[in-house]
Amino acid sequence: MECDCVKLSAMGKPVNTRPSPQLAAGGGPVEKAMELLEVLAEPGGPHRLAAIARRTGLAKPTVHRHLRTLAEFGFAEPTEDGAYRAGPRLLGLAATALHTTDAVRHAQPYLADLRTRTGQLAYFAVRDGRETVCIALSEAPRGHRTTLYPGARAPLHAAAPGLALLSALPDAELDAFLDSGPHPALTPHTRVERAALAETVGEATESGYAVDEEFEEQDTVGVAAAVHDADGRLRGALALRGLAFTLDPTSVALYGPMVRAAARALSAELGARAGALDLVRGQR
Amino acid sequence: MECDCVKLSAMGKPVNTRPSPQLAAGGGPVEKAMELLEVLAEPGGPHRLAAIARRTGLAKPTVHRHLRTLAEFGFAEPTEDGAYRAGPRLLGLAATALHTTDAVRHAQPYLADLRTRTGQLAYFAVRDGRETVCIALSEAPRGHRTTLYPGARAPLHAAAPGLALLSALPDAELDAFLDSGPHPALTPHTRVERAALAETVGEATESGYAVDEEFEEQDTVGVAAAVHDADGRLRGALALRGLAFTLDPTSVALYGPMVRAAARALSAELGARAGALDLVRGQR
DNA sequence: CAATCGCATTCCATCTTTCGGAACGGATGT
DNA sequence: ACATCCGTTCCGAAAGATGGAATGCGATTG
Repeated sequence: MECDCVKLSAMGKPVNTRPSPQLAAGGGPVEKAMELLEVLAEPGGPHRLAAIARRTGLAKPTVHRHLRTLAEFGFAEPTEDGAYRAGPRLLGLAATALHTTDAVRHAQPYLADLRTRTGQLAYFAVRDGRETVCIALSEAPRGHRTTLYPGARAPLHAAAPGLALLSALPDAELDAFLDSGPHPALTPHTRVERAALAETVGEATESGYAVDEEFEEQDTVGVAAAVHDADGRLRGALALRGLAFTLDPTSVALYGPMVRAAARALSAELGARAGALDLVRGQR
Repeated sequence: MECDCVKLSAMGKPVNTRPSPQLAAGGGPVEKAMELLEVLAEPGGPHRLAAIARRTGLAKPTVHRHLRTLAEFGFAEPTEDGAYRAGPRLLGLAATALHTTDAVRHAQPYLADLRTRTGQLAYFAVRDGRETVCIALSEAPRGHRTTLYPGARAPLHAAAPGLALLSALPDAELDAFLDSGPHPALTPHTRVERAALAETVGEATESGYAVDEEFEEQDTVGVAAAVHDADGRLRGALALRGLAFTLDPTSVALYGPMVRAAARALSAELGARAGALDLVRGQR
């Protein structure tokens, strides 16, 4: 979830004789359209216009106009009763994006491998601001019900992938993050204080993999390692997730290095991609 | 106050470039942003600004500004060398959209079932204008290499899912489509003439499933049936796809009814969902 | 080694588009 | 029948979008 505090409205407009002010509403139409898309993709079936208007803080006519535009292009699809759902164009775009993003494509085999070797749910997540988003996962065998689905988000500071990404950050950025705002506790185990968080991240840096000991959800443990490409740019994290009594400390100690190795191999592949491009270019 | 006398500064404004006729310009910024998103999702790794500008027919500064906005929101992600790829927010949105769209969710079990029972690749596609888009698929076993991936598109008139959707259309709409423009031939087998197409669709209407006999790709055969929800609204099509010598006429005759049955069951589920919604809403 | 090309980026004057409050009919539910 | 709530239309005012020209950078070329 995003809060509305993203406005920032760069250039400080001095005197703003604006008769209809307050609620931070808008920047450009593009930003609004993006918010709408995000709402459309959200769970909860088709959304009604008024509901969307409330959720986004936009005026009804504005939402209406944009939805019409989106619908016209197939990004939204109106239902019989005047609600809107994600349209075919958006779904197609979604499918294409997930399939063609190199990180996802290359991660897939590792996910499958990790899953079969550990029996746990394996997934790949990318960073989005102060959270991570799961964008690929390999279901654990036989209804190993964990509450994780594609698109699921978790705070950077309170789950394995986030911690792994933090541990791979330059010191300056890590400090900046640690200093930024309070880090809410999701469970009684969540590390919320700066020192504790820093220590947890530090351990991840040393071992090469991060461990989530019920930080995000009770009885749920995770292991993750960061993935980067040739430029050293962070691309995401490979992670395992399972119930605490299955992913006990012994298993974690066993699987951690496996996840780390997978992340390194994947990183190498992503680095190679640039080379592959050159190859293609040089080839017939 | 300055009189206009000293406006200086090359007043002349030689050619009052009023040309901007309307090449591929288009309309609002939202539409442009959508085009950009689509390009970002496309295969071929990160895209460079100039390339995008060319592909979309937009001016460089325009593309640049929009990409910056998209990047600011995490929908696009700039790479080191000034190119852009799909950003985390877009990927997250994509994952969420695909996972929460009821049609996709409910289709998944049927896809898995169809795949195991037929040994062919099973997929679900939705209509987008004059084409269909594959948005979910169940890989065929052992490297059954078929050229199909999530996001893949096919013309309505030349592939099983499209034909199935056409066969479920009201007569008026079907006629309108058949009359609209030439329907290009993708293989020597493609039905291109109105009469032939109408007949093919007619057969699908009667049997309840459509068959693609190498219309789209040589040596590739498909079987599909339309899926609709409680409102009678078309939601997509379940389909099988395989090599001609595997999906021979006998198999097609055998699998056709299976696909049809799956599509009906899925339709019933989607219908039920709407009913549940109405219940919740206390409607009607 | 210098000239050239292509790219990303910035600037700016013009004006097209957007924005949202208010008002309007049509549903729904009481 | 009344009170809401919703989707939709209208409109003036203002914000943002637009693309040509110009700049600086880097790689490719002669």
